[in-house]
Amino acid sequence: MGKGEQTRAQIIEHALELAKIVGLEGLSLGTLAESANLSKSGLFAHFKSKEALQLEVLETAVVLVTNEVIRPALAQPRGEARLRALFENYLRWIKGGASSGCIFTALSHEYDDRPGAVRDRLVKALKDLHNVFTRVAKAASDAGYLRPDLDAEQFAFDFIGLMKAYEYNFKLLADAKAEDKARTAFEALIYRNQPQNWPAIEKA
Amino acid sequence: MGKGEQTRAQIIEHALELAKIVGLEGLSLGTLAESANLSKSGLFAHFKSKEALQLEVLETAVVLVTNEVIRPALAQPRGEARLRALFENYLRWIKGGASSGCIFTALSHEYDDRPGAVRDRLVKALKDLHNVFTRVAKAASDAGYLRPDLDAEQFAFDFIGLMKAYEYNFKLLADAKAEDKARTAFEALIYRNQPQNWPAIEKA
Amino acid sequence: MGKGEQTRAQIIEHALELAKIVGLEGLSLGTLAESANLSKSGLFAHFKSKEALQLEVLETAVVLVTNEVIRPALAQPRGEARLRALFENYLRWIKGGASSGCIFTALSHEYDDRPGAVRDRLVKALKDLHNVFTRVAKAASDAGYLRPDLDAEQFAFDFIGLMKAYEYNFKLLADAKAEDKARTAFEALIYRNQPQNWPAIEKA
Amino acid sequence: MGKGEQTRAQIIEHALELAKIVGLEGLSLGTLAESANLSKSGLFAHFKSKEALQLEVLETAVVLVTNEVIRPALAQPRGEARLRALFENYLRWIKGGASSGCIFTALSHEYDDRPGAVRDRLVKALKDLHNVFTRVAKAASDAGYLRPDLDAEQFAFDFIGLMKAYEYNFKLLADAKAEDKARTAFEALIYRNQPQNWPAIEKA
DNA sequence: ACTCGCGGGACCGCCCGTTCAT
DNA sequence: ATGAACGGGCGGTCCCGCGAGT
Repeated sequence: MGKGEQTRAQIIEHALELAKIVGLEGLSLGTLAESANLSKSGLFAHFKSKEALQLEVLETAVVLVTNEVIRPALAQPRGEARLRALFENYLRWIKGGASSGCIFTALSHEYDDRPGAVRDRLVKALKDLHNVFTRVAKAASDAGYLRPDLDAEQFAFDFIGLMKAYEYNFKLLADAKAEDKARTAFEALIYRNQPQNWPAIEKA
Repeated sequence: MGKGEQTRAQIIEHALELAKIVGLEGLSLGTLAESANLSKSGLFAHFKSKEALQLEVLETAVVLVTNEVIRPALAQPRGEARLRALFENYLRWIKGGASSGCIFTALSHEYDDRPGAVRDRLVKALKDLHNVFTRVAKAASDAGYLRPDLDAEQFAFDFIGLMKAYEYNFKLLADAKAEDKARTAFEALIYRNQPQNWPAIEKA
Repeated sequence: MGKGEQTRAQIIEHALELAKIVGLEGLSLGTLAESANLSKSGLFAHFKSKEALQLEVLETAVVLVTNEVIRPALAQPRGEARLRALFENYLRWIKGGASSGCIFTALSHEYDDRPGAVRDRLVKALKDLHNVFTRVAKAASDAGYLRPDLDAEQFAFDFIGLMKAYEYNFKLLADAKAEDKARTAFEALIYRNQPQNWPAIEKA
Repeated sequence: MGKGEQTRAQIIEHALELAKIVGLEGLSLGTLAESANLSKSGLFAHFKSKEALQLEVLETAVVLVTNEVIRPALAQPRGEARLRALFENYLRWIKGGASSGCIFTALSHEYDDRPGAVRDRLVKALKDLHNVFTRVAKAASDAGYLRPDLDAEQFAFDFIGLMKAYEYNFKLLADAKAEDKARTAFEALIYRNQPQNWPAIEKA
């Protein structure tokens, strides 16, 4: 790896951490240059435009979440184990990093009404993630590990919801029991953890 | 209502719509003035600072969500009806407005790492909302309308999660079935809508 | 005196004090309105323009210095007594007021390179003052009370110089002995206070 | 000298001339940029803040007065020659420049009621000047060249007063004889120029 | 007659992303 | 990879007027 690529990588790393706080739009080249100990123009020379930088940051985030969340989960045997790994890895991902939080969540709201290349790339990344969730859930469902009323699509919906609720309760409301609640919610999506004392359900 | 208060209200209304798109931080007095057909200084004269404007916008959002979501729900008889009303109103709230989306969701991520008066006010508002959810859920739970494994706190967690998942799938992923999934997820939180053919659950 | 004239007078009074600090150019209608407990437009209505206000403030200052410095001095018998009174009154004038300092000194430097109506009025006022000094000095000189090498014009020059030096040393350099030095300088302008041991001066 | 330092110096030069007219506070970056044929942002990039610019202008003024007034005077033999050089150089300094006047005088009144870093630096500079005057006067006094009733401190007071009176009469009152009067006043501070026909002074 | 509410246009100091020559 | 410069925009304040209220 040449010197150039190295500084490039460092810049993006800094940018990624900053973006979790101020967003990808809120990034300022001046601030970023300072935090990376470069001149503004020196930094800028690495990218053709700010948008290009934003896209690279996004790309890096995709690589990261793949390496830290998706891949190790896929390394688990399909079915429950893989699903649980996905959940645990994602939880860790949200808590982790210099500043906690999932960038994709942050960007989701920053770009949900802001058309452009960044949004397009983001949507693609999120759909890919969604597909991963769905596929993993499908396998689990086929093996009978999902709550029977849930198809894979619905599971993905619920799963994302609980992750979002977790991040929200954890970061903004500072709820100490956020993780417990997330775990409880997750378990409720899995078959065999249904409360055993649910009453029989009579016909309508 | 004097002329001043009227323009003020219009300004805030515009600001609220704009904030849903660019955030409260991304609001620019110039842009806002243009959208409200006022000069920048004419607009600014109504507020002592940008932060004051932001706080007023937030305050207005609280009033709005109270009037359009909370109050009409509380007008329903406690228990299932009230819970369903809360859900339906909130769904409508998210879809509605000039530009769809829930401002509180947008602001949540804008301010989750940005200390200050705006965040403080926002957190208070969101905790109030959370409390409403919890209390309404408690009443429903006492009346036996909640899924038995859910206490009120957990319900509030799941409920917020599904609303977030809905907004996310609807706005960003443009999933046409987002509302269906939200409904399905909601019904799964209610007791009597459990699928009737769930297998009996044996002891561990 | 009507209500209007009264508030007018109060405004100018406030303006005068403010001008000693920030100058006549540095006066802001907003700040002034605040300090006078009026709305900005309410205040502004009393004057056709900012310049008109400045001129009125200047006019008021002339009246004040006349009443507090000139007139009581002229009430003294001509000659030394009147000269000393001028000196003492002027000294008091410089020290006095809510914020110390002579407005004319402040304005002198604010307008010495700023043509316009204010400067013109200021120059007239200062020339009037100068004339008063000269005339009083002339009478003292005729009566033999001035240092013999000083004609009235030169006295006025020296007198103004010592007053300026006093204000400078007093306010900016915070020299505790400024007043003593001013007194010493003044006495040196008067005949009979010449040091008695000056050597005889031989012809060139 | 790099290109940057060169433009920097030009900027400050322009700023210095402008400040003599409108003060250091009255400097506007826009106006200054125009006068220096730079864009506002291009100019601003050379300084971190307006206050930093003001301080640099002040610093430059100190260097200038040192080079043009103080140093050439100190190059003269101590005693009368040095004193006279100080006087003549200072006189020239006041008359000189694109727009006549001593910046320190202008700033004295601008900042005599305006606390802050600029004032602090100004006071230091003026005290340094004062000390130079005093020391030079002390040497002259020791050699018997001062009027015998004047100690060095009092001389500095009188000297500053006459310079201020000169600038005032010259610039504001447009007195054609201002320089003559200044010279006369200066000579009166020197021993051997005392009028030779002063009467003997009797004991009190 | 006086005071104010409301609004405008220009400008402020400052920072943005970007370019270009070095 | 840098330093110099730029055009444009930021939040904010200026002085100033119109029209309505008392």
